Amino acid sequence: MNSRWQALIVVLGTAVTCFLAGAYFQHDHATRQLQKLVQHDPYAYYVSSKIFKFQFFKIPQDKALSAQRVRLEDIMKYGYPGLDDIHLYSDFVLSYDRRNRVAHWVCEHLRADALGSAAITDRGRGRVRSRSRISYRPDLSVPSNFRAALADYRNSGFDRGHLAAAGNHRTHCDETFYLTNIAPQIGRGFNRAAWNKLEIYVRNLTLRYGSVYVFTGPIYKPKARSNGNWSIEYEMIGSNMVAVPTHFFKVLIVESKLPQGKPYMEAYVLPNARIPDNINLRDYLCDIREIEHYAGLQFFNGLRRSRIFGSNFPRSSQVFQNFG
DNA sequence: TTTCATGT
Repeated sequence: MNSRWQALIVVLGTAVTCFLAGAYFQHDHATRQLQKLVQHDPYAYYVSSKIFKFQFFKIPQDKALSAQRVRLEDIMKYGYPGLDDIHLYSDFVLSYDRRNRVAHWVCEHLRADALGSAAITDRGRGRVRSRSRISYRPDLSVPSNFRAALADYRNSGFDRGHLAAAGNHRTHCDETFYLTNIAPQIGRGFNRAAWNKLEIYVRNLTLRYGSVYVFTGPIYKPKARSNGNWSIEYEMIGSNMVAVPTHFFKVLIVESKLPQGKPYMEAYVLPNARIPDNINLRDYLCDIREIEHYAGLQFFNGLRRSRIFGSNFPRSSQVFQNFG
């Protein structure tokens, strides 16, 4: 009798232990799979916070993965302007436009400590060598029929212009050279002049205020037709037909160092064209609603911007004007 | 600081 009870207790104990162990390992496995999925699937990212709530056991998170998740949440702090074909990189997030073979938008979070001191002038010194070793390359995470190739840009007459600027990223600079982060830009008078000037301005803002969020992307601007309708015309380069945007935008959010300081927001739109050397960047300030209208994006999840941001608001925006 | 052209 006694020994039969003992045997029963041992059997039951073993069964319960095995069950708990099995449940634990299955839960551990499922959680890790979910953490991996979150890296590639924006939907999984959004629902993960709900799923992660149901934690029966305390499971140590994969350190590298959770660091990546923290970084992602940091970069996208002000929301996703769109959710089309999201690609995650170490230091920036990008939404890819398969039809045009150019990104919809790229988002970066720049910090003064990560930027270093080399960014203040437009004269390169020392660091140039590290960049010269990096080569442009197609992004294999895009299906080949939607992918831009090096040959598309060769002899096209256009520069391979960075959206997330190479100069913004010291440690993961190589990732900015994927063609997903590249768009055809007029070289002289734009990419190597006014656009570069804007990028330097953004880096200087970062060095001065410490923390700046940047959204960058293309615009394909419609023109008025004589019959009262509109039409869009833009070039495409190479056999993959990579679209040449008519304009590029940058939306900046400068975070204040003051304890109660509002973040400051401003937006720029520049035509992808030869721009005179002596321009004032302020002339290209733009109402963010125009960018949203033309690019089909929505910034800050549609929140009332005036409530959260101080901003530099142009009285009359240039986007509606025709640039020579 | 942006880039291009040429080759293996």
